[in-house]
Amino acid sequence: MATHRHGSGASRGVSDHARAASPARAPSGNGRRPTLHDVAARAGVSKSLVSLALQGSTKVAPASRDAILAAADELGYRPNRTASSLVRQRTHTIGVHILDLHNPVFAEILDGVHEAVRGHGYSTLLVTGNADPTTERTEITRLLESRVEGLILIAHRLSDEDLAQIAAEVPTVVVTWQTQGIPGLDSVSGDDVAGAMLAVDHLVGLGHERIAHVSGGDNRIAHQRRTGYEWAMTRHGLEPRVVEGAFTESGGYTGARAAVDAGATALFVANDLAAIGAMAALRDRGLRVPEDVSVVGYDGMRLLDSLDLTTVAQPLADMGRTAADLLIERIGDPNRAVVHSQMETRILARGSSGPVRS
Amino acid sequence: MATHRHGSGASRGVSDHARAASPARAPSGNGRRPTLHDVAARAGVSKSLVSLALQGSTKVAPASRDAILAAADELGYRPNRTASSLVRQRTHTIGVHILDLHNPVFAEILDGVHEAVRGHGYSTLLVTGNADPTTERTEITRLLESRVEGLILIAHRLSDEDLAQIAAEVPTVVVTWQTQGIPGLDSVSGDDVAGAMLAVDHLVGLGHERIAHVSGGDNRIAHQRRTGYEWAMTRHGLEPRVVEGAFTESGGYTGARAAVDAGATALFVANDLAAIGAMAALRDRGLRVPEDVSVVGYDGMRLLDSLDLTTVAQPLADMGRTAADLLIERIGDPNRAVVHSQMETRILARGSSGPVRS
DNA sequence: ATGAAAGCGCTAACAT
DNA sequence: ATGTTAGCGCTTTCAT
Repeated sequence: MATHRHGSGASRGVSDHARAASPARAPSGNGRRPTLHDVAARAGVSKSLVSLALQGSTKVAPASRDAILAAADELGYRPNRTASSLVRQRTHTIGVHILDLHNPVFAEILDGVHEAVRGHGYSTLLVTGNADPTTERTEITRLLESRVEGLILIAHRLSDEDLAQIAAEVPTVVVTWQTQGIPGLDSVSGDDVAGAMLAVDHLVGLGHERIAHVSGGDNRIAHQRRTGYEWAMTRHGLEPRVVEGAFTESGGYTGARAAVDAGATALFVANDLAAIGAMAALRDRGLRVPEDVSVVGYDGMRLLDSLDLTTVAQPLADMGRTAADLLIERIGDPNRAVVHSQMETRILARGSSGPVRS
Repeated sequence: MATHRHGSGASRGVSDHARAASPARAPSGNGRRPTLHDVAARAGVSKSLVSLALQGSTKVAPASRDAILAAADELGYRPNRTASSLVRQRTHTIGVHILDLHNPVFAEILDGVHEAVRGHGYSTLLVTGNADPTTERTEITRLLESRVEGLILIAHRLSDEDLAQIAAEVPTVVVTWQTQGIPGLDSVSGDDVAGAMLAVDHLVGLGHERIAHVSGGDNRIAHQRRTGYEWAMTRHGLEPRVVEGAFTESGGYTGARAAVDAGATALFVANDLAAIGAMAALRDRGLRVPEDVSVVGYDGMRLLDSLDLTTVAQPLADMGRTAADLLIERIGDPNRAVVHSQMETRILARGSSGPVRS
């Protein structure tokens, strides 16, 4: 597995473009941004009328409306959201926390979230904790202080206690795993235990017996996928072989190496990203896929289409959409019963899994 | 190239957990969130003292401080950022627009941005236009209305005019490409022309002559990479062969297929994502890499380590860090000269490129 | 159709 | 060390 470093040598070309003194439609030289007051003064009307006009009210005379719009335009007026949220007591914004921007899976879930959220007239504030619990708490706190009207957590590392506190404070839905027993907290997830069993069934169907599992580390999802694997193996009368890995390429790489060195003919890897790492490990060991070793991933991210990797697929965008819908529902009715939506999971057989070699 | 659809059938399990009436430390039943006023009342002091205490001022008597902190805690007080930004006239927030969350390249740039921005005591507001110009404008407008103190555009689809207007309004830096001649607008980019030439030189060095370029479509970056390719080919006395593609896997897939059908022995693909698609096309055509066809990508995203793809690498996180540093600098001094920082670009030779077959 | 006035939750002089 | 006061920029009654 090649790695590389960049020197940070860079040319810094300084051009002679200083900032223009007063570009078209920019705030007048004084530095302060124009406010409603300024627009009103320039249009020769009152603040309230400007406010009405800008909201497109019909009870504003066409003449004043035009004057106001012109004045606003000339001044480069930009409404101040912080001020208006303050007085309206609404932000029309929902906060989204994403565990890890590097995993394309989350981007696909986010697509669904965005679509639904925008459809309901809300906008989103997106933050990430970079998989670091402290940063995560800080960022979510910031969302709360910004008075988002709801929260979608696309995976997280919060304790149940933190989660309960947050859910008590603002409508919240967790995507990716189910957190039972927390009041008011909805969730959208796949069935990870069942999904893992699908993977094993698929490999057993191809004649494999020495099926190893490269785990996803020490977290709830990883545990569930591991449990499903163990159950399925046992049910087929096979001996589970788990090697420790992680939800990352390097986790898959090391795990896969250990697994094949121990004689596995098939790998069920905890997620797609790790499966890509596993493929790299096999390549570096001189093993062919699927002739020598079969590989199955988990998640169903679109990138895998190109990589021809068999995987346990979840309807990612649908999960995001559902989460957003549930959230909007709960914002409308904070007391409605908790919903745990479980999405359909299926095996997507592709080129990385094949019959066991004889 | 396999594709799939999910049914959106899902079980919706409704549990009986209604939202608890009044969880620990939650706002008192009335629904309104507690304010400074409430905390003050409960602690038996004035609003201002609470404000001071919460900011950790030293001029608050320890006794009152404790009482205030206790009251705030009991009430589940959460400061209201919109209110405080309004009066302070500062948000300590910088807005980041990202072109496409699905391309891991942007996540890597973002890592650098986050690191530097947090190091300077700012936080970020992240939005994406999903590569749609209209959504992009809407989202950036929202950032401006939220009064971010600066803007980082990690690729965008804005016109020069829009860009100029935005840059005149708030300190802005563009990452990924250079936009010359816009007052006050800094940029951080690689040298895409030179980078493309590196790719060609590399392939020529391996003996290739029928080197095709799978383009990235109709945008500035794609044009530059294409130009670099054409220059280099001409310089080597070779005939440029460009097939149209896009900065996506499917763009790479179709482009690569056309290119090899036309007899190319090597492909220089416009970016890494497209290169992954190109690899899929070759696989589907029964061609081996690099024995039959060599492939070179562009960007240097980490995922390529695992995929063993040769690429023209840019120091992505460094670019993000630099952008953030430049932005903070300009926030401090809006009139300092414009900077175009150009980062070092290098070829990373890996397993997807090899000697031409004889 | 338009304006005056009150106030959203907070901070920052300015008193005391 | 603590309280009083005056806004920040906006929306929204309520008059006119």
